[in-house]
Amino acid sequence: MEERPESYDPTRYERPSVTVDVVIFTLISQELHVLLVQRRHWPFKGFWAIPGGFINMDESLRDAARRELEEETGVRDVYLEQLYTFGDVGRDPRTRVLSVAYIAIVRADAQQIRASDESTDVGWFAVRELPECLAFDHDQILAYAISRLRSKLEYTTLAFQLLPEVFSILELKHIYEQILGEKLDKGNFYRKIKESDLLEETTLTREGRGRPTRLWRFRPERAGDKQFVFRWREDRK
Amino acid sequence: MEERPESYDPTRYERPSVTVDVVIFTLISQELHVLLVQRRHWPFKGFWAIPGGFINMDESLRDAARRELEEETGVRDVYLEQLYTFGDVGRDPRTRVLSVAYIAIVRADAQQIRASDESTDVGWFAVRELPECLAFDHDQILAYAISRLRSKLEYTTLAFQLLPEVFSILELKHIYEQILGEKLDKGNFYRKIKESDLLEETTLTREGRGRPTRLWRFRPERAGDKQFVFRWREDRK
DNA sequence: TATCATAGTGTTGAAGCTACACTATAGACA
DNA sequence: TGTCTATAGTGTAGCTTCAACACTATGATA
Repeated sequence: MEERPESYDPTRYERPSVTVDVVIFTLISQELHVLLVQRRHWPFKGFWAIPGGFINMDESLRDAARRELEEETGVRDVYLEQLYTFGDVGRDPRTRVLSVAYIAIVRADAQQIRASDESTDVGWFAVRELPECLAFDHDQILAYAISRLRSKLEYTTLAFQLLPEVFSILELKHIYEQILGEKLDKGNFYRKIKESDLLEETTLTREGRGRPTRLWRFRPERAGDKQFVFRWREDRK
Repeated sequence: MEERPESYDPTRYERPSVTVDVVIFTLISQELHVLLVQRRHWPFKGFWAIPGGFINMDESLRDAARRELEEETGVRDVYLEQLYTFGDVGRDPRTRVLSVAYIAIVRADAQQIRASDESTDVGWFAVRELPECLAFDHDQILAYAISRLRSKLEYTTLAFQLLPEVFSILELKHIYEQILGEKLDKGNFYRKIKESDLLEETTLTREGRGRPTRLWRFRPERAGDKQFVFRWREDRK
């Protein structure tokens, strides 16, 4: 803390406004999607934006993020992580606004609760087909969120958060393929995921055209405190 | 953004104060140190704290961090990275204060500029011998900064930022040993660092008791945009 | 009972890593 | 001037891991 007079009082200083914006991801038909809302008022009226809002003085940042998430999706208790705080000077034309951005991941089987509701200005967008231009610096926030998600999925067990409660190993492999942008070997994937001991076999199967699929459940308790256990590739040259 | 009236004006909302706090690391006699300042006024008068201060309305967060860093150390153009934003409700008794924390790494040969100056209330502390209790929630911030630094050092080239301009391979190995907390094989370390092609040989040597050491320089341009190139261990089970 | 489709397993050669023995080069000192 | 010591730096055998791909398993359908 630099030198201040004895009577220094931070309440007298000029203060920025602070919003919490939550980038909400989910998987819809095997594709990564993100939730955006369309703005109804100036500034950036009509533009798509990351859902968010100003913080209340009596709630923590995380609580604010949780509140926003629940307001938008009706979902609680999902993966939620602080991403970054954006604080350039001219990012909001109204006044100085800092944005504390969060990432949330909503399970594939839960996101229908308030999914793409035609009657409102809310929608899920595939990350491969995002709107051209977003409100404020939200392009930048979203790009950073996607890149962070990608890299975390590569060396953590976050991918499991995208899947429903119960899933097949090949569905999991498919997510990794999407994220890494390359085909993976079936046999090697099987061996690796089995060795990791992160999955619990269920009695369920799913029948289709060929041999029925055995279904599995993720055992987060086997991943330790952190999610840093299953990384598909050891080498990242 | 949730629904707001047409006339919604963020400037009318109650706003938090925002500080930028910079955890400044350096290496002193082969040990990781951090810079702390002693508070002169209420609250937490006499307690050690992470250097920081309130942001100005006309500077970005990063600029504020750079300004704090330069005020404390006189150093510019060093590694600087946003760590996390701390925003719990009661963390400052004066008013609601958010703290955007940054990490800075100052080269071992530069930090003397305004190092442990006896006449002021500023000091370098070895991370193994920190003060018992810091001001505000700075214990928490510092603990998080150290853990982030540790893990980034393991899989990035950040360790080079701690070393002076020119160094020997065994000095580099020593840093990795400190960070990882285990002995590394000399031969394997040599081979790996050579293969990475991150070092440029200099004509300098340093003479001592045995065979003189060849000195090397880090080539950041060979590490690509990101620092994510040299990771000592591929496996992190 | 053959065939198709998808699920899941085994195996081999190559690459990478670990551990450790080896060589190199300077100063000190008889 | 040779040899001893201390630290710098290299070579390599054997073990482990991994990528690629051939193989087997099981249910539906006709």
